[in-house]
Amino acid sequence: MNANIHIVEDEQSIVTLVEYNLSKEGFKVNSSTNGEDGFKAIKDTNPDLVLMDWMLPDLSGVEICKLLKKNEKYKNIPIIMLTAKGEEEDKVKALNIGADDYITKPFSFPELLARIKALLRRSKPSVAQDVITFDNLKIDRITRKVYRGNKQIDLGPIEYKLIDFFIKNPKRVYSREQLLTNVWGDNINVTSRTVDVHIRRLRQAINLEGTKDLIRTVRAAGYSLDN
Amino acid sequence: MNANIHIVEDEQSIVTLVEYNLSKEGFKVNSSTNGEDGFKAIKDTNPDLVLMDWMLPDLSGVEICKLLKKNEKYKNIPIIMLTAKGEEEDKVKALNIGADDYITKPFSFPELLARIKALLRRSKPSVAQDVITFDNLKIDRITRKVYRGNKQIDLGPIEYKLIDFFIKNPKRVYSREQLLTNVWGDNINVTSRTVDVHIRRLRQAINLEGTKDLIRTVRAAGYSLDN
DNA sequence: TTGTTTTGTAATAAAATTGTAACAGTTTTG
DNA sequence: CAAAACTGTTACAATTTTATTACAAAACAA
Repeated sequence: MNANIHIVEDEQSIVTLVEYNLSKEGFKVNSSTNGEDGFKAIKDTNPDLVLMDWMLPDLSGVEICKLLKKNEKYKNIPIIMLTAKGEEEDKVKALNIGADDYITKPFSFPELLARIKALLRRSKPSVAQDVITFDNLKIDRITRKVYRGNKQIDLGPIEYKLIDFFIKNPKRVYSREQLLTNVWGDNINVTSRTVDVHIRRLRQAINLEGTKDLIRTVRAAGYSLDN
Repeated sequence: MNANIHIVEDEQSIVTLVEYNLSKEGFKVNSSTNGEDGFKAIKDTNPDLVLMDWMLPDLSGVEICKLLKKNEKYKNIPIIMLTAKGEEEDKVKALNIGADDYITKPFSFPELLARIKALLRRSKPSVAQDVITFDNLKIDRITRKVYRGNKQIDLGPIEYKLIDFFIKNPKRVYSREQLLTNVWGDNINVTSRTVDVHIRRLRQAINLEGTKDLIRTVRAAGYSLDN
């Protein structure tokens, strides 16, 4: 997942929260805190998806949405409207003016993420791939199968999560602690040495006879997916 | 991101929270719980950014801020003031006494992080950048790889930290003691001659056949990254 | 429940890194 | 110039970090 997402929202707390979490998911995020700037920025940066507040200090989200959808060049950018009101009527209105989806505040981040992914899969399959490859390693997130070359590989749950996490940011080095929080989950009670063992298991699984090791050990730092 | 951040804050809960999260982000964090110590520590360690409480038991954050901003040597350290009051008036006051940003408690960590990153990007690009170059030497902090020209170079952990530290302030000369505290860490028990050996190793690694020596020895003073 | 898979840990082996000492070389100083 | 001060280089032992293995506990599926 490496799409560019633009947020137009005047509540700073929401912006930072969403920005932080989306970045962690591998998205490139930019934001504007008012309609004027937002509209300009969207035209400038041509993001893959826009997240926009319904109400904005100046130029409202509704207006921007209409403007964008009217323009041949920008009409294909998917737009998710954020709103405080949860009324069905607004939903209809939002979709009528061309918004592609609609989410009411407060929302949970996983829910937002799911909607973003769904939209991207529809509009930009290339950035929301269900099948990701790195070198000759292939991960199919739909069937949950992993291939090296064209040989299918069996992975345990943790190994799968590991490789799926690594492949989101190939070549990036992650510390054992980062891997623990991102793969095992927060406040889990596991030794950091455990990571070594699972790295070993992953290596054993994906590095077939005569292929190079795709996991790089960076001493005193951690591991990365690299070739 | 590998900036040094100093926190001056008397509420221990905030210190531990922020310290923990910033460390996880890759920052090096030190803290003081009163103004006296904080001021001294800042002058000693020369951090890349300071996070300071508005109110402190003894010497107030406001006072420290004024003192630092008055001093030519420290005036460029960006300061973020933390405060419980959320009044606009205080914001103006904070910025007037030279603080670079202002955040009200309680704050979310992502928000704090965003502000820290923004400030660092502005004031110290060399510590905020993920890929940084000096002459034809390139350090990629994400993949943790170092290149001379386009040849990748293998460095041990200390050599990597050394070059990463040098490149933050190119051409600046650091004494062996400074290098020890900044690269090895505080209260470590190592001879200062050890630095020589690691400098030697670093030189050997980055100065490829036919390239000039990027490490300058300054007699009776220390070493610097220079060309 | 029973059998299978997965998981975490501890123990040990292997590998890489580190610090030191000793000495050689170089520069400065008187 | 000679002595003193400082730096460069090397080899090696100690330490630290990572890899590997085996095994029991836990989770899961039949």
